[in-house]
Amino acid sequence: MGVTIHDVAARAGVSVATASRALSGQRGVRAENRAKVLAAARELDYEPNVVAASLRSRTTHTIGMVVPRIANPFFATLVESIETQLHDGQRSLLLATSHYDPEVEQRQVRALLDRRVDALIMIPCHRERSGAALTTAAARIPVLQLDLRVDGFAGSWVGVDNEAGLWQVVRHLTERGARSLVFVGAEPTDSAAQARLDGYRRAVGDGEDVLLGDFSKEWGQRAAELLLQRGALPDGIVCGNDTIALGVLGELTSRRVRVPEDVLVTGFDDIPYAALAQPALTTVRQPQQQIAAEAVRVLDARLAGEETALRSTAITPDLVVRASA
Amino acid sequence: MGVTIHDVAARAGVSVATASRALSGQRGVRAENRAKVLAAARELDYEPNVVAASLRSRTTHTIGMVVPRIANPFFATLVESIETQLHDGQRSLLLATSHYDPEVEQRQVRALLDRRVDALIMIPCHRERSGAALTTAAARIPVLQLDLRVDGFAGSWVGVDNEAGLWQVVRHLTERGARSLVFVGAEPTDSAAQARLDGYRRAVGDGEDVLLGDFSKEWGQRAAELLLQRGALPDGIVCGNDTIALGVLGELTSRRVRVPEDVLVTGFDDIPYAALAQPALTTVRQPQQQIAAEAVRVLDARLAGEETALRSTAITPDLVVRASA
DNA sequence: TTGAAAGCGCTAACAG
DNA sequence: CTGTTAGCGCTTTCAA
Repeated sequence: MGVTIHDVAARAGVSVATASRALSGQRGVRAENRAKVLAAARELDYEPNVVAASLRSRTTHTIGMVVPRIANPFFATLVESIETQLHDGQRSLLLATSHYDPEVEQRQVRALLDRRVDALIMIPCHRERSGAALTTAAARIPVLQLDLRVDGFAGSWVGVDNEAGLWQVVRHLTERGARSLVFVGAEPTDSAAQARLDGYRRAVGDGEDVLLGDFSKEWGQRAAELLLQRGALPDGIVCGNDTIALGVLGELTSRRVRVPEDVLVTGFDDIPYAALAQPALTTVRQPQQQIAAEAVRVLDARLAGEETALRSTAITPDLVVRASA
Repeated sequence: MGVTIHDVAARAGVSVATASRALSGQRGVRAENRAKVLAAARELDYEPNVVAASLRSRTTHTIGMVVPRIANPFFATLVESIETQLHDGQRSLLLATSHYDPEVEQRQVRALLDRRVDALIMIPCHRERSGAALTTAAARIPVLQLDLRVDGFAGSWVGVDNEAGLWQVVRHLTERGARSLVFVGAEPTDSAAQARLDGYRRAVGDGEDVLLGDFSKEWGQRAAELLLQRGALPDGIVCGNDTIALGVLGELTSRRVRVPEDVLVTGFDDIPYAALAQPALTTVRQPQQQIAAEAVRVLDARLAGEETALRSTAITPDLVVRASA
């Protein structure tokens, strides 16, 4: 049914080999023939069959990506940035979700490998149990961890410099005169939670005050309650992410505690709602575009055969100062 | 390098045809042979080359999807739901972004067609100019419009029943005693804005009060300002989506207008932040799971050859009553 | 610079 | 129920 490269070659009066070379932009084709082939392709409305090309050339120009959830706005932005980067390079994105289930994640990785993706980008869903899937994939194709990393997996990683982010937060609060701080974070069940906790501890030094739950609004609310029960509030509440901070903010507001007058509050991530909150949230912006750009760059280096490119990159984020601190 | 179906067949002592049939689960293979083939495949750690299978069978078990943005939480949820549906059926999702540019959208569609996706799901980015891309695609594979629809394109569509949603909002506000209402919506540059406006107009009847801008928080803020300048506020402000509603809410709060005591405010979509707002937003929940399920069902019917399946479905949403109204 | 020919790994006719 | 065989449409040697 469809027009094949044979039709194009016939119309241009050359062999399929020449047509193939002309169409794929290889050098070593006389300019005149190249023009003839391209003209023939246009006239016939030729649509190359990339499946056939993939079978023969063993490259699909497709990148696989596995994320825990797409609906998480932070991951969504990362996916979008990666897709945009890839599209500029004429590549496509096969997207899969793990739903935070390592078993599902493993199946998804296998499915992507079966589909012969050229490389894999993964936001691992589990700090330990995602290792197997990564190792399987890494044995065949370049693999990159994004945002989160798996303990003991010696592969590339690109993400934000969580520690640097917390340093900035702490410095900012200190400059605004805050003497006593509390960190409301998440149990270190993933590498980001760990790094943020570590960063906070290093930034404030000894005697730090830490409350750990999970990355949810509900935990933020409960943590705020706990702090209120203590009696005197600290000068600043450093939250492990924006969702927690929004919970804290909500609870404080409903208890008539004024932010930033009575207490300063900060978040981390700069999710879209951070700017909409009342008061608008001071937070650390994840440089997603940069993370995506760096991720694709690292992968390209690997695909180009640079074995030395098995490098990890932590991108320094910016502090976004708004009303809450 | 890799293990092929020939290796599996040889090890199982059957022909490649039998091996292929056994592996793809076709009937018409003696149980004993089937077991032998599956055992051989497992022993050899056989990984089928789906690229080769696609080339031969002319089906890739891949669905293409083009959305204006992934970072929009509403679209992200839709993408996630679709991916989950597809994964249950062993299919994969090739995801592309149009960035609201019809030219980009057209290129993305062509790229997906080149990759021989079995079907296309698209949230069109432009009410008119997305038509060309859809028509091109529809000439080759089943195509489905999601959420938004293109004027004059006679293809399937699945989305929410916007009019029904607005009826529910208006009825709820009326039951809460609101007599005077204002609709703060978006200029009908897309089909959803149009349908919501139409729905509102039909629900309130003549003499309706309508302010049109775009689906942004900024427009919500400005609209609230305009309403405040008028003097007396209406009893209820019906917003065209949650983002507008959040803008309205923010502006009212900062002007010391109390919601819901002084005025009722509603949204549409139930984006994640709707529940986090102060006060939490009463809104219409988009039934994204159902939309995704129906979308995949319609596509499957088309892929199964049911020509009658060129149907559109509007799914009735639910009202989520929270604090704001 | 070009062309002929050999597959990539698989599925689908077709014949048994 | 099984095997033989012929491609799917393309890229890539290899030789000219």
